[in-house]
Amino acid sequence: MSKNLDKYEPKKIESKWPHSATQSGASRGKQAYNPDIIESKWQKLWEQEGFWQAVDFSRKPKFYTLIEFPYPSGAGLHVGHIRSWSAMDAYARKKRMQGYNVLYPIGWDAFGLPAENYALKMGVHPSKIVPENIKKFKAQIKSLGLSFDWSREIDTTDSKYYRWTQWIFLQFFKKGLAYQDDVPVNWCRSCKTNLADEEVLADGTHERCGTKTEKRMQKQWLLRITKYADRLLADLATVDYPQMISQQQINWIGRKEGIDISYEVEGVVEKIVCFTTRPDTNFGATFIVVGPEHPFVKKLSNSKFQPVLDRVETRSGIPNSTKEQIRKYVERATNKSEIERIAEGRKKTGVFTGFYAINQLNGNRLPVWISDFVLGHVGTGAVVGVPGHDKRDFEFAKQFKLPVVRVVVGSDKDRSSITRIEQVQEAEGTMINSEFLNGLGIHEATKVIMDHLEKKGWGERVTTYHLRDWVFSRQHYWGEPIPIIYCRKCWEVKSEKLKVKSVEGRDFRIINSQEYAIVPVPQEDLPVELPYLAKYEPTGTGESPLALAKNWVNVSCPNCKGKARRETDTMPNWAGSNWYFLRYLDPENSKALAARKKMDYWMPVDLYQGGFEHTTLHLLYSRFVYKFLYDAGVVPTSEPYAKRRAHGIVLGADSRKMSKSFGNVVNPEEIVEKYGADTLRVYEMFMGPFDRTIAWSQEGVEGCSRFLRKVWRLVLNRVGTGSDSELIGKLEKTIEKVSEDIEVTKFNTAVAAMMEFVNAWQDSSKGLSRSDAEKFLLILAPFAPHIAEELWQRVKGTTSGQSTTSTKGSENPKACDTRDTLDSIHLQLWPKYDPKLAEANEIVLVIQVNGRVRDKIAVERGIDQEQAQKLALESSKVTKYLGKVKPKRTIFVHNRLINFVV
RNA sequence: GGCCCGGUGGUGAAAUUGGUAUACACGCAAGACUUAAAAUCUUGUGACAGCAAUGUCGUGUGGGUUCGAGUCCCACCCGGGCCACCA
Repeated sequence: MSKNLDKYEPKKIESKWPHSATQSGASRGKQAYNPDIIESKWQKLWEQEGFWQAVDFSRKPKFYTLIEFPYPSGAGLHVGHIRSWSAMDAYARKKRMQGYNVLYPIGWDAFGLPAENYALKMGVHPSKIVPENIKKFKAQIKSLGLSFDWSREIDTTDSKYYRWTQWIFLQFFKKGLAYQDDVPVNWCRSCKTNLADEEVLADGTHERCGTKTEKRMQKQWLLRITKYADRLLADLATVDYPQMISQQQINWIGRKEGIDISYEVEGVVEKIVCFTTRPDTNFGATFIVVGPEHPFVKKLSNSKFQPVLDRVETRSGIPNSTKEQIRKYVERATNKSEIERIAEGRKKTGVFTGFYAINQLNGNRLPVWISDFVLGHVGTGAVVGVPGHDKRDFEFAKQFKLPVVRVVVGSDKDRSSITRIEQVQEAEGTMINSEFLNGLGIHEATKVIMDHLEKKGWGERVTTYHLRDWVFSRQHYWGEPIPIIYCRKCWEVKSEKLKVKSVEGRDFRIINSQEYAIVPVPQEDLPVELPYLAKYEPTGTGESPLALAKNWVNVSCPNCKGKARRETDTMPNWAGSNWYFLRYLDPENSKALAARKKMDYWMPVDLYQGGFEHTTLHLLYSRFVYKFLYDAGVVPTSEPYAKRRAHGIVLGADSRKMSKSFGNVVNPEEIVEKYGADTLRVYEMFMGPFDRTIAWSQEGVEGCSRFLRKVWRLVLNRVGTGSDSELIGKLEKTIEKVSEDIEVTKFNTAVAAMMEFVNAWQDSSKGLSRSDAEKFLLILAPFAPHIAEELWQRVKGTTSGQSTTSTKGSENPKACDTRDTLDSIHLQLWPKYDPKLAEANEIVLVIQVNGRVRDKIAVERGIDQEQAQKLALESSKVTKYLGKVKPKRTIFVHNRLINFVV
């Protein structure tokens, strides 16, 4: 068969669209693929026609596709953005072609540290440089032909937008879920700000700048996310998230059911309460450890405790610590940062206080130690030491020669004596040395002992969480001002009326040792606009640079009209992204964050696509905020996102993170210039599984460029009157595969399937009919929208004006309701595949002997076992292996294989 | 230490979820077209043996279940991610 495509007679091209006619070189269809020209041409047209604008309240089924809106960085678009967006673009385009009313919006997440730091570096005010960056970003995005609905563009730094960010804050405040407290904050020396726990990496460094953070106490605004912990956990069952993401949120919330057990201290009226999740092992307790911050430690210097201390110091048995040793140890430990404590490794240190506590279960005396491995903010800040069944306790016991008692046996990992620490913990086992628990399994024993302790009044069941309240204030310029005003006069009036003891943070705030009432800005006074500050560098004093804007800070109190001052802290960069997906639904609304009717129509987001790095940040935060709004009756559903999918990172060609310092950054503009947007898009989808981290490959881009050029040649040269029947089957199969793969976000195999089909097309002698070629273009369209459109117009132009596909059928809705003036490929219906055509009449039947492939024969589809067996036994290759032996058993898999067992 | 992914050619990766392992792409080799280059096309490409037909081995390792295992079970090794002296 001939492979020389150029020998094919070019088709005469006439298009209804003047644009393509002028481009096609009038009558010649042979001209080379020139993405540069066709891409910008179609982008303009699509935008003019408003093809991608979603329609509120359309009768078509809605589909809300969401990508995480970008922070418009100065560096411009990253190829990683494109990987995620073009994949979701393919998804959105396919959904449109399937008759959905698709919303695929975009906007700008432009407040926050990165923007501020970039502005400082460039010496240009953020209010100036952010719009510049947005402009640059926008041009880059538009050159990719992504089908975003630009009519709904939003910007978190627009006061018409952040007015509602502030409004949400006020709702939290009114419900008592926004409050101020002195909290240990993570302080970044370099960025001169405090950070949320979620923004600090495991090694104690700031996720953005890599500086070691320090803990320091500061008055901060907090949002009570812990109140929603149980629902954030439970409702994960109602959404479709990748397991990895749900699991990570579960771990981060860290719900634990356990019990607080009280231990009386001998000789003084004092109790130490220890939290434990393993009360079943409590008969094995041999000591108690309190952290250096524990209240009991502070009391040791109290004179009441002295006589006891003096007495016990003379006791023998356990190496005693002197008062001086205790004081020194506590001082050293409390001065160490948490990071330093961890950095010292797991070698246990500690001092004995001289006191004993009583385990009321068995009357055992438990020496009370102080050690810095016990953390003040975890549990009750005190631990009951069960060295037989806890690794840290075991290490501590070994260090200070404390007794080790085993109370569980029979697990896989059990040994009669402990030789290695790893063998200490177990998941299953039976109780021993535990009186009434003996013989019970550990889980049963846990229940029994908890009931027992509660009944006796020695313990109280509690649930603890790893999640803590969200530190919501930043001492930075470039963020939403917190809409709060502090008023002296109001406090003077209010404090007299207050019957209950007032609480700082809840009722008043101390500024420069004076008490102020906390007055929320009235809703009608929103937005509290961010004032222009020429000097906006962080101060490093713990106060926001906004404090310098005297005219802005000093306001009259909305209550009493007296002299008052504004809160000067701003919100973290997550504030604007908490609810942005709601604003897309109604971006111009000045009465509410979005009209309820529109939210009713569009929510929840049907598919939300973003990075894994936001799992315990934005994704968790926004679920929390949304749930709060749901309780306030603002939004219609309890979860914002029905389905979440995450994409992998695109690394440099050297498999390292793309970075200027490595010189491995791929500039998407260059790729578009050289190969065209379609090639870039196809490559980024083809490069590998969507959720996997993959290194960039320039050769891979070439390959995809070759693919599109091949499509171009074939459509213009190998489209005739009839189709190769085998090829039709392949086409139907490809349609099926691509349809399914897009749905399950397997874009890489979808592209591979199309490549396979195109190869078959090239190899076939007969080629494709025009209508079959159109079908192929339809499934290509979501991946490479420009070339698909161009070829569609050219192929279609060869007929007498009527589109040949099913879209003209009267009962078929158009892909977009309002605009049907142009017969764009993107307004066609997604092709249905015909399973009958997809299945070839002939199949390859695999013949196995003892499960090993020995021969393959071509047989008719649907062959029965008897027939297959007969044919198979005729194969000489099979008889060679079977010999004269009669098969013991024959396994037949319909349309697949036959296996003889001898 | 906990939880979660993953390990398949020279490379990125496929495999209808227990039924032809390595689709698709890259790279490489040989060849065609061309004055030449680009572009395009053809053939080959898991390892070993063989001129070949073909055979044996082969999905991190070792066992197991099965007519049949990349896929399921048990034990282990290695790589990655998130969390973490979390009681």
